[in-house]
Amino acid sequence: MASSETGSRRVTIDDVARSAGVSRQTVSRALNDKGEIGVSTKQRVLDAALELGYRPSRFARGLVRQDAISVGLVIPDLLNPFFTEVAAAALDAARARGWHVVVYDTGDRVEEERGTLEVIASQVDAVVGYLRQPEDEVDKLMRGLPVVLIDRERRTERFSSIRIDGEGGVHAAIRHLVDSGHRRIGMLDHAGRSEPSIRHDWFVSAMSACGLDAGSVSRADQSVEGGERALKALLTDHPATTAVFTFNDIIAIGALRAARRLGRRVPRDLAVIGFDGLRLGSLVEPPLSTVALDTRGLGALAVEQTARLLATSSPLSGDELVVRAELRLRESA
Amino acid sequence: MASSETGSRRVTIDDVARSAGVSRQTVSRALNDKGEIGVSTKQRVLDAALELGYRPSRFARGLVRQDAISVGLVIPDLLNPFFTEVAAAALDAARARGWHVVVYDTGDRVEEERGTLEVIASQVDAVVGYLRQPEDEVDKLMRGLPVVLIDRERRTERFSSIRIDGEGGVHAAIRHLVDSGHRRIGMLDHAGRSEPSIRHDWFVSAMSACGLDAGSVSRADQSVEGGERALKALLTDHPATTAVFTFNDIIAIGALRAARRLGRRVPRDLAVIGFDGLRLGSLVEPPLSTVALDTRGLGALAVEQTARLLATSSPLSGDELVVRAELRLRESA
DNA sequence: TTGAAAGCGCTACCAC
DNA sequence: GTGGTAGCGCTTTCAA
Repeated sequence: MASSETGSRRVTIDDVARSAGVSRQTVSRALNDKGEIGVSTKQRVLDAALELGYRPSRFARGLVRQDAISVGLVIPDLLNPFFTEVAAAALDAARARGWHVVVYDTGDRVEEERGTLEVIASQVDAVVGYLRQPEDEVDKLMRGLPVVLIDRERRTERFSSIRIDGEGGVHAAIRHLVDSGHRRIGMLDHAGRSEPSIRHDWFVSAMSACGLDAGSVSRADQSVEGGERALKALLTDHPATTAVFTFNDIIAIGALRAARRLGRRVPRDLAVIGFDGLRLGSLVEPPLSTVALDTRGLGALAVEQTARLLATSSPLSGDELVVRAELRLRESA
Repeated sequence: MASSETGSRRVTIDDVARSAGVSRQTVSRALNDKGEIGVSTKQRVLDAALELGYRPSRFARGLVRQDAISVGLVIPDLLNPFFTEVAAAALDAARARGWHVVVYDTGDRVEEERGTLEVIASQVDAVVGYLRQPEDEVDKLMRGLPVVLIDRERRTERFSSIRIDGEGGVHAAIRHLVDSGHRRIGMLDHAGRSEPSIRHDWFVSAMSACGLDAGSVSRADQSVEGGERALKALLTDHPATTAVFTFNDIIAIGALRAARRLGRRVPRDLAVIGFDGLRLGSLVEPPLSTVALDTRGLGALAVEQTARLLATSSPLSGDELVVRAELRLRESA
C-alpha cells in the first residue's frame, strides 16, 4: 500500500478515480462515452486522466470484453514484392473477418524468425506465414496455436500448409515457347538451396513433355542483380539459348535488364517468362510474361484455413490447400 | 454454474484442470514448461489441453505478465510501393524495440479507416500512420492513445505529425534541369485534392528561384496509367516541354512509359524527375532520377516519437519531426 | 510436487 | 447520476 513509490508504476483507472474523487466505474463511463454521467463529473474525470497520462490497459479491457481475434503474419521480407502481395492479400482477407493482423518481417534471418516465434505465441491467436524453422521447433514454440504455412517445399503432416501448384502453368509456358519456335530453352533457377527447386522439376518435366532435353540451367540469387548475372552466365555458356524461364519475376526482371545490356532484344532475340505474376512485371519494358500465382486466392485460403482451425471445425485437407499458377502472356514472350 | 450449456463457451484453464484432475496452477506450470511438476502429471495435463483444444487467453496472460507493447500502423494501401517502404521501415524500427505492429490497410477508403480506428483503440498502445479522418474524429476515437501522423499536409497541433521537407530536394532537381539546359519544365501534379499539392508549391518556388515562370502543370491520378495520361495531355498542350517533375515516382514511371510510346527518348528528348525515391525506380528503363525521401529515417522517427509519447517523456517538437528529401540522380535526367 | 488464495486492470450488472 | 461487487482467465506468491 505504499503510495509514494519511486519508479513509475502504471497509471491505473483507480489512480484516475482517486484523483478525480469518483469511483472507477464513473471513470470507465467517462472514458467510454457511456451516458449516465454528469457533464461536469465527466470533464473532471477526463482532465484527471489527461493529467496523469492515463491509458487503459488493452489486456484488461480485452479480458472483459471478449474481443476480436488476431493472427500473426510472418513474412521473410516485406520489401520483396512477392511477399508484399501475399501480405496485402492476407490483410485483406483478415479484414473481411474483422481480424487484427500482427505483421512480423523477419528480414530473412532464421534466428530472427525464431525470436519472433518465441514472442508471438502470447500475442496472437494463430500464426500464418513462411516459416523456415524445423517442424519440431515450431511445434514446441507454438504450443497448440493454429499454424498455417505457405509454400513449404516439403509437405508437413503436423501443420496445415498451402501448396503452390505451378505445374500446369509451367507446362503451358514451355509449350508456348516451343510453339513460338524456341528449342533451346534455359532456366534461371534460384541459388538458395543446394538442390534444384520444385519449379525446376516442373520445368524439366515440361521440357520433356515437349520432347526436349532438360535445358541448361543457371543459378541466380533472388534479386534483380542475381538475375542479371545468371542470364549473362547462361548466355556465355550456352549462346544459342533463345528463351529462358526463371524461378521468379524478380530474377526475370534482372534477365530483361541483362538482355538489354547485351543487346539482345526481347522477345525477338530472347524470350523471357517469369513466375509469380507480380504487378511489378507489367511496369517493366517489355511487360513480363509470367506464370502467375493467384496471390489474393492464396491469402484468402490461408485465412480461411486459419478460421477453421480456430473454430476446430472441419479444416481443409491437403488437397484443398492448393493455389494454382497460370500462364499470363504479356510481351516478353 | 450450469456446466452443460449449449453453444461453445471458451475453453479455460479451469476446464483443463478439471479434466486432468489437477488444479489450474498445475496446468499453468505444465503449459509454460516450468519445472516443479511430475512428468506424468505434466503429460496428463498436456493431453487434456490438446483434447479440449485449449488455448490460453492472450489477454489474461498479458494482464498478469506486463507484456510487450504493440502499435497500430494504419496504411492507405500496402500495395502502393511507397507505403510498402514506409511500412517496412516502421516494422523494422519497431522490431528493434521489441514492439509488435498491427497493420491495417484501409484500402484507401475513408469509411474503412474510420472503422479501423474505432476498433483499434482496444488493441494497441499507440497508433502510427496516414490518417485522413478529421482531427476531432481521431481525437474522439483514440481517447488519449498516442498518435503519430505521417505527412499531413495541414499541420495539426493536437497530434504529433511527421513532415516531409522536399523543398531543398526539389530546388536541387529544378536547378539540375536548368543546368542541363532545360527551360520549358512542366509538372505532373496529383489529381487527388482540388488544390495543388505542396510539392507543386515547391516546384513553383524552385522555378522562380531559377528565374523561370511556373511551368505548365497537368494533373495525374496516382498510378502508372495516370502518369501516362497526364504526360500525354501535357505534351499535347505544351509540345515544347523538355522536362517534367512529377508528384511521385509512380506517376513518373507512367511518364517514362508514355514518353517511350510517344517516341520521346529519355532523357535526351525529355528529362523526368520523380519524387519519393522508390526502389522500384531503379528497375525501370531508364532508371529514374528522383527526389528521394529517407523512408527508413521516416519509420525510425515515427517509432521514436511514439516511444516518447508512450513514456510521456519529452516528445520531439514539430521542428524535429521532419524528414528531408534529396535529389538522387539516376539516368532519366 | 501440488494446491489455495490473491490479484493484474478493467467493465457489467446491480443497487442506491 | 453514481458507487459497490463480481468476475473476465491467467500467473504468482505462499503453504502444505
